[in-house]
Amino acid sequence: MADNGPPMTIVWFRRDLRLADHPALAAAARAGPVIPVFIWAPEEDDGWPPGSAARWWLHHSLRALDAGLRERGSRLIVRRGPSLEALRGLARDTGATAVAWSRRHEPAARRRDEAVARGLASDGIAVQTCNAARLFEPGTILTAAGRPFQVFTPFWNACQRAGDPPEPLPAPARLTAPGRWPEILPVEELRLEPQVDWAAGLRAAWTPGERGALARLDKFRRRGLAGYREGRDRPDLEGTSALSPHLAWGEIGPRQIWHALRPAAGPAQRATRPAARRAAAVHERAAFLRQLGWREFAAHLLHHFPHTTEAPLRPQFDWFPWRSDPAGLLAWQRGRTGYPIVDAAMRALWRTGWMHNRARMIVASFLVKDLLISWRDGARWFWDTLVDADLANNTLGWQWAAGCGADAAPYFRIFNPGLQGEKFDPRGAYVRAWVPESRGGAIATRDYPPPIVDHAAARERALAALASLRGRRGSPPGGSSPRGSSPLRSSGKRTHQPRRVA
DNA sequence: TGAAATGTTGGGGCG
DNA sequence: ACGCCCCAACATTTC
Repeated sequence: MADNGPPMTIVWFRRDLRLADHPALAAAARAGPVIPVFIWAPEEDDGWPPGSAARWWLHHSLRALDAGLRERGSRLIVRRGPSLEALRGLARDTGATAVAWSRRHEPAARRRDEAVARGLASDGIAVQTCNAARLFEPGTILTAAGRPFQVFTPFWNACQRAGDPPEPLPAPARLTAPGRWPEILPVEELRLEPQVDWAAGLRAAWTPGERGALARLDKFRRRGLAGYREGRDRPDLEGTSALSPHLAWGEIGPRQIWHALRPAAGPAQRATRPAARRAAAVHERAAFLRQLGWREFAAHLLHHFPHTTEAPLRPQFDWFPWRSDPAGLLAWQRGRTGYPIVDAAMRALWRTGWMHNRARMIVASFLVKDLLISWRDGARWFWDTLVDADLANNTLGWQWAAGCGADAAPYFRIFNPGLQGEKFDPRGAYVRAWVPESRGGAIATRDYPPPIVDHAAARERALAALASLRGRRGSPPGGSSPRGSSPLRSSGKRTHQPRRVA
């Protein structure tokens, strides 16, 4: 492979499906010809392969990435795993002498990437990896004592003391193609799209791809940011950026968002905007960036505590008396609990692949506290149905809601679905949009079920379950489920019904 | 990034 | 006029 031309680099795309702010791509493009590749290897995600909704998104995002590459004189090679074999084969076929990628931070992906890097190095292939997915490299933000933060606010303060993340890189204007393109698998052959077309609601709601991501950011800057602190808790309004699926697939990076929201603005704007409005804008921006902070926090926590995808961070919760209640779980999944705000949110998720953050807290509290069904069942359902499914965020969110994770709500903080609805959907517009048959109050109609549990009684039951944990520590009774090993993984079974028949 | 129960206070109705 | 009581409003505590 010692030829004299400029080095040809394989750029291995994974969850960084963009051309801008992509350090590995930028470096490869500067050096010489680029071979962009995506490798489908869901079995390497160790029990957390992309779910149904995520696969739909991925299909369209890969097509968008290919289109973007073609505009720059290149294209996307698609292959199947195992990843190391695919990369070796591609290097052999093309004469590429280097492979570059953006690091993934999930435990299984990290182990896989390290093995791939070792394998390639033993072939004499140069490997370069970059951080494109998070503002700060997971593992680098630590307390004065050198330990990981377990509470959000001090973590975020430490991030801000760490200084601005680097400015985002522009997309390469042009990519040099290899002399000859190797064999390319059509994206359709990965069969990422559902066989039975349930994705109409997803199509109506989303535009996967980098262009869609940038359009969404631009719209949010112009129309969403000003009222963010007010609107962010209102599922009945479009008060959030809805960038989460684009972030999950890396169609936009957090550094791009961070810098797009900096107060930089032109001198004209600075001169004309009254000081008070400017000060308000600073707070809106900080409130929004704080949400990016939670995303950082999640990745950093998963880095330090990789077992938390399967086990509670706070070990006394190994004893928590979760109920087995398949009928309750199904009612929750299908949006038929008899609590309108819960059902609205679950139906919105099913239909659009997305749920408002406030609604996520409400439905999570309901599953975990009113139904006493394990957060792991909730996490699995979200994993299959969310277009923005992200292992770190999902793990943090569910453990937070269950009270068994970092910076967790004390267990006794139990949401009252009725009050939450009054506060955050005050006109009932969200409920009407998704549960038209519920007719306001808690009165069951012919088509709408009565509440599957009485909230007041369920609350007492949950508090009693909490009381049973007092003074506990260590591993669960019976010792059948050692921390860090996953029954799901070993049996290959899922804890819930598959989303739809394929 | 709760909610409910319990405690405190102060204004006003009324004997 | 005065004090008692009621209770809304707010604060604190508890789960």
